[in-house]
Amino acid sequence: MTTTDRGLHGRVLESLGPAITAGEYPPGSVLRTDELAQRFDVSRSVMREAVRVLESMHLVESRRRVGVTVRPAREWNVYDPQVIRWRLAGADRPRQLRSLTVLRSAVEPVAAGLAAKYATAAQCAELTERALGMVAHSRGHQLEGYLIHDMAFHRVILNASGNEMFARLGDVVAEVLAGRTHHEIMFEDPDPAAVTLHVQVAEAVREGDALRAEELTREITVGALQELDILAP
Amino acid sequence: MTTTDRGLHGRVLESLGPAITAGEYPPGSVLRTDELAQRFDVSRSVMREAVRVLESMHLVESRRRVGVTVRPAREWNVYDPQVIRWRLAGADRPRQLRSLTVLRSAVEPVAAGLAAKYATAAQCAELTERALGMVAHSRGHQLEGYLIHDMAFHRVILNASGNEMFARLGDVVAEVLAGRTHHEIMFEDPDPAAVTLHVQVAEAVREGDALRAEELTREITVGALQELDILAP
DNA sequence: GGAAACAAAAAGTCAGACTTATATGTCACA
DNA sequence: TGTGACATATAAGTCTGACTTTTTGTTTCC
Repeated sequence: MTTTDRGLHGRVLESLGPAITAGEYPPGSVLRTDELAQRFDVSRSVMREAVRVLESMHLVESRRRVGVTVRPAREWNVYDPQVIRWRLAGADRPRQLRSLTVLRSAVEPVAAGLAAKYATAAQCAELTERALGMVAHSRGHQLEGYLIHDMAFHRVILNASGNEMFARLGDVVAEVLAGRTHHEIMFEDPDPAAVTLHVQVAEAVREGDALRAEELTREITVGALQELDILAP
Repeated sequence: MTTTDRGLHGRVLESLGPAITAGEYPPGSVLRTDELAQRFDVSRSVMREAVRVLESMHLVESRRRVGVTVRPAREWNVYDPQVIRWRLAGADRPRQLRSLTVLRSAVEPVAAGLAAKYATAAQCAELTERALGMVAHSRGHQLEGYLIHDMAFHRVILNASGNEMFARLGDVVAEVLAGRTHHEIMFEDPDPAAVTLHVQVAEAVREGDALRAEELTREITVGALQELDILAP
C-alpha cells in the first residue's frame, strides 16, 4: 500500500520527500517553487500543494522573497508515518531503525502492563492465538509466517493498552519488525527464548498480571536491542 | 507563538483543524472544497492547500466525486504537534492530557537512563542548574518561574538521551507541564517530594548512574499520573 | 433482474494575471 | 566611514476561469 497514485501532488511528494529526508538537500538549501514545478513537470498549484505538505511535516519552510528552505533534521516531524517510511527507505535506515527500537523498548513494556489491565476478552484471545501462531512458525525457515503473527501480536498489545498514543505506534512497530526480517540479517529461525516470552506475555495479560506482562515485554525489547548491538556494536 | 499569520491557508487551518479534532464533524462527514472556500472566503487554491495539509495529518480524506470526508479519530496522526495543540485546546483536553502523561511515564524514565550514559558536561550543568532553579521557585507561589525550569529540565533530559524520537517529545512534555500549571488545579506550591526527585535525577545523571536516574524519573512520572487520578479518578 | 451505457458531480489540473512581503542594494547625509 | 532612509527586484501568495478525470448513481435495454 505504498501509495500507488494519490494524484500528481502525491507523486511529487514521493520523490521530493525521500530526497529531503535522505539529506540530499543540506539544511538551509533553498528551492524555488517555479523551478521545482518545471523539474517535476507539474503546474505551480500542484507544486504548491506538495510544498504545503512538506511544510506541515516541518521538512521545509516557505518564506516570501527567499524560497522554500530545507529545515535541519532536528526539527522534522519524525513521528509522521510518511516521514518514517521515507527515512526507513533511505541511507540512514540503520540509525532510524535503532531510534525506533529504543522507542519500542520504552513504550511496549508499559503498554503491555496496561493491556493486562484493560484488554478485552477478544483481545486476549487474539493475543494467545498470535503467540501460538508464532510458535507454529518458529522452526523450519517460515520467517514470513512468523513475521505476520509477530506484527499482529505487538499491534494487539498496543491497542489493548487503551492509550491512543500507544495504539498509533502499531504501524511503526510493524515496520521495525518487518525491517528486521527483510533487510537485516535474520536468516536463521527466531530465538526460541523470544518465542517463549511472547507466549508468556499472552498468559500474563490474560491473567491480568500487569507487573509480569510489563517485565516479560521488557525482556523482549531488551532482546531486540541486543540484536541490534550485535549487528552494529 | 501560536501562529499569528502563516498566510491565508494557515488561518483556514487554525479554524478547520480545531473544529475537526473537536469532533464537530463526525467521522464520515463530507465537506466540499468549493463550499468551504466560500465559507472561509478564500479561493479554491488556498482551500485546496489547507485540505492537503489536513489530509497529510490523516484528519480527512479527499476523494473524487465524493468530497473531503472526515476520518475517524483512531486514524489521526496524533503525534503531529499541531494536532496535539488543537486537541489540547479543545473539549477532550483532559483525555488528551492523560494520554500524553501515560506516554511520558513510558518514555521519560528510559530517556533519563540514556541521559545518564550520554549527557555532555554542558547538559549535566544545565540539568543541575534547572533543578536548583526549581528548588528556588518551589515555595511562595512562584508557579510560573517553577514551570520555566521544570519544562527546561525535562527537555534537557530528553535531548541528552541522544535519541531523536525522545528529543522530539520535548515540546509535548512542555505542553503537558504548562497545561497542568495553567489549566488544571495547581494553586498550591509543587510537591516538595517531586522537587527533591528532580535534584536527585540531576545528581544521578551527573554521576552516570543510569539505573538510579531511570528509577527516580519513574517516580516523578508516577507522581504525575497519580496527580491526574486525584483530579479525575 | 442484471449488465451496459449514460449523465452528473466533485476533485484534480493547468495557465495566466495580479498582489504582497521582504531581502538587498543604493544613495544621501552625518 | 558608517548609518539611515529609500528604491527595486524577487519569489511566494492569491485569485479566477476553463478544462479534465474519476467515480457514483441512474437509466435503459436485453
